[in-house]
Formats: sequence, C-alpha cells, structure tokens
Amino acid sequence: MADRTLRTSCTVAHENCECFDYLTPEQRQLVEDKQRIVHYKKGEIIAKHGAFASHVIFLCEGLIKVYYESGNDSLILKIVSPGNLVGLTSLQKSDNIFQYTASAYVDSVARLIDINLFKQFVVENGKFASEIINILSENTNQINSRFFGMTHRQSYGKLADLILCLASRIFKNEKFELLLTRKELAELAGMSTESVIRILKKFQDENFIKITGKTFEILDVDGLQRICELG
Amino acid sequence: MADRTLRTSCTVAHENCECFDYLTPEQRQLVEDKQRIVHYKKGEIIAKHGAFASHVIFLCEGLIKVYYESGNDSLILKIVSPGNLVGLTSLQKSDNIFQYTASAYVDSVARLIDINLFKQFVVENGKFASEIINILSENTNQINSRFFGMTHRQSYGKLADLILCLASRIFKNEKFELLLTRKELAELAGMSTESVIRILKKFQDENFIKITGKTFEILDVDGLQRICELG
DNA sequence: AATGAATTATGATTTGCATCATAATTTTTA
DNA sequence: TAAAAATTATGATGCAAATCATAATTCATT
Repeated sequence: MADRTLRTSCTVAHENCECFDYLTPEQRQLVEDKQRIVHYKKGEIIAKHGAFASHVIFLCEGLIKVYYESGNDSLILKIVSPGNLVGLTSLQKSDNIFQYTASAYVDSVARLIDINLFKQFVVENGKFASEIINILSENTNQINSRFFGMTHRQSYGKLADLILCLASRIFKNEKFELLLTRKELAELAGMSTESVIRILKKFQDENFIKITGKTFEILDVDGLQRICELG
Repeated sequence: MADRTLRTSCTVAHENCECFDYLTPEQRQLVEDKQRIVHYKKGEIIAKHGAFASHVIFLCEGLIKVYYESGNDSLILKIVSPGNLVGLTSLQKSDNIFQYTASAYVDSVARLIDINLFKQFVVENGKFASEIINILSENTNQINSRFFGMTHRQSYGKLADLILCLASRIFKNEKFELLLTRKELAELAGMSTESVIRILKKFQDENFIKITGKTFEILDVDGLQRICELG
C-alpha cells in the first residue's frame, strides 16, 4: 500500500517547487533582477541558525542538509535536493531569523531571493500564496513522517529506510554513487557510525545491497522494505 | 538564554491564532454562516488520519492531541490548546486528507470551518494568506523542536521538559490540576509508563515537584530546567 | 613518496530503558 | 456496594545500541 511513501523518514521533496510559475511576468522579472546566484563548496554553511534571514534559498544544483545543532549533537531535519526551497519557515512575521542551519553536502549552486519580495508576493498574489502554503504543508507532513520513523524504528529499519530513500528520491536509481561517508549516513539515520558500518555489512552479507567502493546498489528492494516495516 | 524556549519539545502554540482578524466583514460573515460548532467528549476522535478533510478545526475549549498511530505505536505530534487551528496541513492542493489523527484529551468544543472557504480566502485575501503562512511556519518550527527534544534527550530530560511545558504553556501556572494519566504523560514524553512513574517519584524525592492527588506543583523550575538541558 | 588525518572495520563493555511480573490502589461500571 | 477494570507502584530481567578500544584502510597534504 501507499503507506510506505507516506511514512518514510526521508524528507526530500520529490517534486520541484512550482511557486514561481504563478508569478506574473513582472514579478518574475523582479525576482530575476534582485536574486543572487551563489556557489557553495562542499561543507560550506548556507544558512546559519539564529542569523538574520534576508533571503529564501532556492537550490539549483547540489545537495544540502538542513539541521539543528547543539554541542556535539545534531539532528538532520531534511535533505534538500535541487528544485526546492529552503528557509520558508523564516517567513514569520515576528522575526526573519533562520530557524536551522543548512550546509552543502556537495558543491552546490543556489539562488538567493529577497525575503521581503517573497512576503510581498504572498500578499499580492493569491495563487503564489496558495502554492507556498502547499509547500509548507507538504514539508510539515514530510518532517512528521521522518519524526515518526526516527522515533519508532530501530537501527536496521532506519538504515533500510534511508537507503531506499536515497535511491528513490535523490538518485532516482537503484544503483548510485554515494557521496556520503558512513558518519554522514549515521547522522542522517540518527545512529552511531559503528552501527551503520555493522548493519551495512550485514545487509551485504544477506544480499540486500552491494557496495563497491562508493557505488551502492540495491539488490532486493522488497527485502529492505520489509526490514523497514518490521523494525 | 532564550534557547530553552526555542528548543522545548512542547509544541503548544502560546499565542492565539489571529488569522480571522484579517478577514473582511463579509468573509467573516461567511465563516459564521457556514461553520459548525461541535462538542466532543473526552477521548473522542476529532479528525482521523486518512479521512477526507472537509474542514479546518478551530479549538474553542478543551485540549486535544494530534498524533500518528500505527499498530500499538503512536507518536504525539503536538498538543493543541484553545485558540488554535488544527488541520491546516490538509490545505494541500493535491488532496484534502487529514494527515494525522486528532482526539480530545478532555471534553472539548470546536468550530469546523469549510476547507474550501479557507482556500478561497487564501487566494482572495493576501493578509489572511500571510497569517496562515505565519502559523504554518511557527508550527513547523515547534514540531522541529519537539523532534529534536524527543530524539536527543533521555527520559529524565524529556519528562522535565514536559512538566515545564505543561505548566508554562497549557496551565500557565506552576501549580495545576493534571487531567492526564501517567500513561498519557508517557505517550507525550515518548517513554514507557513505568519510567514516568519512577522518574516522577524521583523528582518528588528530590523536591523538584510535589504531587498531591491530581495536583502538580513545580517547586524548583531552575532545577527542572537544568535536568532538561543536561539530558 | 611519506607523513598525518580521516574513514572503515571489529570486538568487548556498558547502559539506559523497555519489558515482564506482580501487587496495591483507585476508578469505573454493573 | 460489590465486582471489574484501569491506574499506580516496584522490583527483576533482557536487550538494542551507544560507547570504548584498537586496528586496518583509504584519503589528503606538504
């Protein structure tokens, strides 16, 4: 059933953001004029929790993570792939403050769009506003699902889920080059690095996946799915 | 510092929803005409995950929980107190489906407002749309904080946080009548009932709180805060 | 090529908390 | 008011997964 799609802890949006389609030609021109295209190197911080959010971020290329950090602990809220917006939750009236940190997993390119322009469009353009609400709603539902998965699954299930997510939502292929280290996978799945390594090995031994260097290949989607659902 | 407020795992909005203030008199009249006032008894389901969401719910009186359920497991996403909206995430264009279940902790009264009316107002009324976006953004940030707390704190910290949250956000007093059972507290804090009982006893022994029958009283706010921050 | 720093890998140990078991209260219902 | 059901309480046991310890590889850097 569709339950898996609904409850996967993967939070990457699968569809591209369409909000700009609803702008008038003039509004779109305004965005074009005022936006800044910025290149980020792997590891660089794109938005910092607590900093003033002067802009909304549209990811053009690359892959970024959005997370909370507190001392040694961190919690990845979501991964954002190209075609999506980051920073919409700063659209609060009270304060334009980034509510989380975002950094680049790999070299990335983003368009920075003035947040006041965004706010203006929301007021002026009902269709645009609807679309933003749509994005925020979907986003909330995705994070809720991730929340559920992270708190109710145990390590095998979490890792199986993550692998399926990476394949289906990010790389859109059952075979993909994984640019992330085990440590980063661990952070994503919310577990220790050692556990990731152990379980990954187990998954290989039992022929669920095959890892050659940096290349991951899922051999048994249904099997991983089952692990995901059971634990 | 303000960090605690930011990172508490309590997700109850502290301010009342103001979105209706931005409606025109005609629009407000339309809401009045089409809304339904419904009384729910303790334990009753107000919205069911997967069901068709024909309306948005505005809580007038009582207290409700919004949660995911899956077999025996459940995850409480948030508590909603009077003056707040539930069901905004059903404002997605794709399908008007409730993305979670909501049920009444105590006898409650709600206004059910047609969801299409809501969608119409978003398109027609920019100020209204802004306010909805504001609510969704705040909501997202609150759930993120809860997510962080639930995954990174251990039992003592989670329970301390919950008690502080109940006092400050719901009952708005350091002494309050707790209508919830230990089992419900456990569900809220994401731990076993036995652990709640044990830790509650410990908190009493160490004079952080005092429990007399159904009455909870916080004796040492700073102490609980410290527990909360440390683990 | 050589040194240092991450990353990957495995085994041993620890621990926080759930689960199980059982009993004492309290609340609900007949 | 008695019987049944739910809640509160406490101790004993088990376990998943983190942490610690220590290598073996791989990667980065001068």
